[in-house]
Formats: sequence, structure tokens, C-alpha cells
Amino acid sequence: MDEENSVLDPMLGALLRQPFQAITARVLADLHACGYGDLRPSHLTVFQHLPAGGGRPTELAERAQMTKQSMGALVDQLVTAGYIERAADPRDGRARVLRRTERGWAVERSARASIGALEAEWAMALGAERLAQCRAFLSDLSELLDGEASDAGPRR
Amino acid sequence: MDEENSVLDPMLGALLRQPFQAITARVLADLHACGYGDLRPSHLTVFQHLPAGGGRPTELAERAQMTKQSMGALVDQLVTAGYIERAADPRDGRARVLRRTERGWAVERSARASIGALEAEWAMALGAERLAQCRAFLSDLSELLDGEASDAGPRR
DNA sequence: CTGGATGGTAAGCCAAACTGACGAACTCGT
DNA sequence: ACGAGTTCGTCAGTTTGGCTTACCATCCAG
Repeated sequence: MDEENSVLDPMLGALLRQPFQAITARVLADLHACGYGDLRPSHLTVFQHLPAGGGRPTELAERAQMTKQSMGALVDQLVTAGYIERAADPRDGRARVLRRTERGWAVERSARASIGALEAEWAMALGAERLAQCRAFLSDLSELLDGEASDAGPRR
Repeated sequence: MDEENSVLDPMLGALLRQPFQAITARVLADLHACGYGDLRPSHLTVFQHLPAGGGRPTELAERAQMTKQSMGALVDQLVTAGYIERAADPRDGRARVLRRTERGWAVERSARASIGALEAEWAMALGAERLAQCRAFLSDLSELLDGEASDAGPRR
């Protein structure tokens, strides 16, 4: 029946990638429709890792598994566009503290709403229970991977 | 307890992205260690979508959700590096048929082995049953998303 | 047999990551 | 208290991986 399929057939990697991209696309589309048209996919990773109380660029870079230069560029764009702001860190003259502006908080609320809606659709179609189980498994897996990450390659 | 966490906290998107990247990284690292050092992440998507019996570039581009030009570039690199080969399509003078070389098949076997090993680790740590459930859910979700994709934006 | 659709290629652009190098500021041992 | 080494952020340059626009060659339907 499936002679025409690839040999690397329903690879787990592909199964994970597809819903990830679906979420990103939906969140971004909704944000664009709400007047936040200058946000791009990579900007979402900044919001994902910025603690509510604020945080430093280097800290964000580590969490997002990227270099501080790359994160610095993203932060620059978000500051220019008015989503977050830089302040001097009173405890460390080298460091900056990043905080969301009101506009930044609005983005966060919108993103959460979009994700919630999408998850609700999926729960409706496939079962809330199964979605919850899958989510719980991925959450545990995330902890496992975090542990390994700190063992092995520190992200500079 | 978790006052220091982000507001977009354990977002489903991030939970999906992390294991996806872990798989890609592992597969690629193993390939590099086995003498296939010229492969880069994007090349894996070609292998993922190329049917065992061969296929056309345009067909691959559609499956991978990218333009035929982008896919063409990846294919070029893989042909140059000797992983796949181009042949004229006897039924259509415009078209080319792409097939894996022996070296290409070796990559495929190595990738499958890496993924298998990684999944085994995860099953060991978190439970084979839960992994299987999660995989099944993602598989169903993939079908759901495929259906929506063909409704809406056809990828040109 | 011709006019539009389709398969593939070419050229140029841009976003998003990387590496290497660096100055300013912190920390710690002496 | 001060010099050596480390860490924070930034600058400059490069690579990767995608996109758009434009084309030519070929197929196919009327």
C-alpha cells in the first residue's frame, strides 16, 4: 500500500516539527492581524524565555540555546519596535536588564490566547485526554533534555 | 515557587521544538562521525521526502512545503556530494528523476539507527508506553494538519 | 499547431543564525 | 588595593536556508 513512501517514513522528527510550525504560524498570523505586524518568528523565542520580572540577554541566549550575539540582535529589534526595554542593572555595570513594555505584555496575552484556541481545536478533534498526556510526556522529556544539555555542550 | 518563570511558560511550541532539535542534532552528529561530514540539517528534509523508488524535485518541494528553487539547491548539493543522482524522466522531457546512490542509502540507514537509539533512550527514561502514545497522538495530529493544509494555502 | 500550463534553472535578495575579536566592568587572590 | 582572569555586551564578517522574479524547454488540449 505505501510502497511510494520514503524510507525515513513517519519519522518522529517530522511529527514534532509539523505542529510546532502550525503553532508558530497561527500565533504570528493572529499577532499580525492585531496590529503587531513587525513581529517575526524568531522574535517569539525571546518572549518565550524572558522571565516575567525581566532578565539579561546572556541568560536569554543560554535558555534559547543560541549565542548572545544572535539574541542581542533579536533584542535590538524588539527594543526598537517598542516591545521590550533595556535598563541598566544596578548590581552590575556591564549588564542590562530587559523588561516587557505594555506593548510587549499585549503580545504575550495575544500569543497565549492563540495557542489556547489552537489547543482547544486539537483537543476537540483528537481528545483532550490524549493531548494532555502528550503534553505531559513532552514536558518530562524537556526536563530530561535540559539535564543532558547542562552535562554536555555548554552553549558559550 | 515558579515566580521566576516566563509568562509564556511551558508553551506547547517550545515543548515540541526541543525534542525536534535534539533528534536533528543527534542524527547529524552521528552522520558526521561516520564520514558524512558534508551533510547539513536541511539536507535531511530531502531524504525525508524522497520516496524509496525515486521522485521529482517539484514533488519533493511540495511535500517539504518549500519552493522548487530552494529544493533544487539542496538537491544540487546532494548530487554534487554523491548522495543522490539525477536521471532523465523517459516519460517527460522536462522532468528529472532523483534516486539515492549507495552512499545515500547508507545515510538513510545511519539516520534510522540514530533515531532508533535516541527513542530507545527516551523510552527507557520515561516509559515506552508513554512514548508510543505520544507518537500516536502526533501521528493523528499530523493527518489533521495535512487536511487543513490542503484546504487553505496550496504551496505554489 | 499553437497557446497556455508545467518542470526545472538562474540571479539576486534577506533573515537568522554562526565565529572571532574586543572594550568595559566585575571578582578574586595575593 | 591592585593586577589577572572572567564575564557582559557589542561590532564586524560569514554561512545557511529560505524567498521572489524571471526564464527557457517541454508537454498537452483544443
